Amino acid sequence: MIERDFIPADKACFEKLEAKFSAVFEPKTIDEICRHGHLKTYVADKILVDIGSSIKYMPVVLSGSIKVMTEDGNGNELLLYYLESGETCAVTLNCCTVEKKSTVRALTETESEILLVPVEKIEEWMIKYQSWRRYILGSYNQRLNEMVSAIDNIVFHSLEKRLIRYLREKVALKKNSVLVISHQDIADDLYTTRVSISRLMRKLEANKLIEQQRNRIAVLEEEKHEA
Amino acid sequence: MIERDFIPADKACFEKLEAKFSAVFEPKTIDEICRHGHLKTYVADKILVDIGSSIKYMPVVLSGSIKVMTEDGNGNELLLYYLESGETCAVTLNCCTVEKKSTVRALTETESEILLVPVEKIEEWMIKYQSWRRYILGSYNQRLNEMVSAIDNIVFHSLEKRLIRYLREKVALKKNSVLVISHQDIADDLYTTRVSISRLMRKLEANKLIEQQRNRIAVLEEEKHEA
DNA sequence: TTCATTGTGTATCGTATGTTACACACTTAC
DNA sequence: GTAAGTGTGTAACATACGATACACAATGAA
Repeated sequence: MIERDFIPADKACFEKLEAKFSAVFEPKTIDEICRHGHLKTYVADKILVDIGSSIKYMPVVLSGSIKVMTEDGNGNELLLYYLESGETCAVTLNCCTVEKKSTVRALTETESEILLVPVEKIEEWMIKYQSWRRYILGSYNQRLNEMVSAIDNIVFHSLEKRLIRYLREKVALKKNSVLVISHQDIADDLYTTRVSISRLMRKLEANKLIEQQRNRIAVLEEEKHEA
Repeated sequence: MIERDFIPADKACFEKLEAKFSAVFEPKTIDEICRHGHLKTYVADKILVDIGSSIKYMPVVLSGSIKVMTEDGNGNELLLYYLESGETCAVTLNCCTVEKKSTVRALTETESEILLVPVEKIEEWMIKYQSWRRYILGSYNQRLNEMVSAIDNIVFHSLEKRLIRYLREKVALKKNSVLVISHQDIADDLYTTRVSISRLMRKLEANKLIEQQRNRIAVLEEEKHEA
C-alpha cells in the first residue's frame, strides 16, 4: 500500500483508478481525479456523445471499449478509433479550449465503465500535474500514430489482409475469439461493401481462418499462415 | 503599436513573430519565444530532421512550407502533412516528453524561414502560458482533423479527384499556379504509380484543367467543372 | 400461423487501377 | 560529340473491387 498524507475522498473509485493508473498518475492526482470525476457504467451500444452535442465531460475508459466515429460532408461514416481500458478521447480534448460541440460520435462497443472528467478540469490539471500533461499529450500521439497506421493499412494492404487484421484486433479487444457482428458492420468499418466482405469471408472460411454462422464469427488461432 | 512593460530582447524577431501571431500570443509570450528560439532560413529540399535522429527543437514555420513524412515497417513512405506559415509539427511534440528520437522526416518544400524552439521550453510554456497551451493543443487537433480528411479522401474519392485536389492544394500552398514536380513525386504522395498519374494527367490535360511540360504543370483556373 | 426484417450466398458485369514493358525526349556530365 | 540518368507516353494485360440483382435462411413480431 502506498503511503499518503491524505484520505481518499472516494475509496472505491480511488482503488479502481490506482489499479489502472498507478504507473501513470501519483496518488494525489488520482485522488483529485476521483473527487471531480463521475464513475458510470454503460450497457453496450449506448451513444455517449453524438455529433453536434455539447461536451461537458472527457471520458476515461476503465473497462470495456468505445467506438469513436465521425461523418464527412457527404454523410459518409468514418471510423476514427476504438478506446480501450485506460485510454481517453483526444478529439474531445479540443472541446475544453476551442469547440464546444462534438464533431464525433462515441458509443460503447461492450458494457463499459467510464470515468467522466469535467472539461474545465482538463486544462487546470495540465498546469498542475506533469503526469496529467503527459497523459493528455500521450493520448494525442497515440491517436495520431493510429491514424497513420490506418492510412498505411488502407493504401498498402489488400482488403483481405485488412479484414484479417480487423478481425484479429477485434478479438483481442473483446477478449473473445467469437465475434457477434454482421458482414455489413464489418464493411462499414473497412469502407467497403457487404458483398465484398461476404466474398472474402467465404475465402477465409475455406482457408480455415474463421468459422461463421449468422451474426457470429469464430476467429481461429493464427498459425504462421502469413507471408 | 502595442503598449509593453518590457524591451523586446530581439526587435527583428519580435516584430516578425508579432506580425504572424499577434492574435495568438500576448507580446510577453512572443518576447519569450524570441528570446529562446533560433530564427533560421533554409533552402528548398533541405532535410531538417530525419527518422531516427534526436530532436532538440520544435520548428515553427514563419514562411515557406515543410513536408512531414514517415516510413512504415516495410519501408513504404507515408506523407503525413505539410506545415505552412504559423504552423508547428505536432508529432515532434511527443519528443519533449517521451520519445527522444524522431519517427518522422521533415524537409523544406520551398525556401523557408523557421523558428526553432528548444524542446525543454515546450512544457515549461505550457504551464506558464494559456495561449501556448492552446496553440499546442490546437496543432494536435488540426493534424488529427487533417488525417481524418486524408482517410476520407482516400476511401471515398477516385484517384482522379484526389489528384485534382492535390494539385490545387499544392498551388495554394506554393502561391504559384505552375508546379515544378514530376509525375513520380505526385504518385508517391498519392500512394499510387507513375503510370496511373501519367494516364490521369493526360486526361486532365485533355479536359483543359492543366497544361504540362517536363517537370512543369500549369494548373488552370478552376471553373465550376465539378459535380 | 403469416409477414416483415435482417443476414448471407452467389452470379454477372463494369471499371479503375496496378503491372510490366518499351520507346523516346530532355537534361546533364563527360 | 556520346552516354547515362531522368521524365513521359502508351499499349497490353491481370485483377480486385464495386454495383446490381436475386434467392433464401434465420429471426422476431403480429
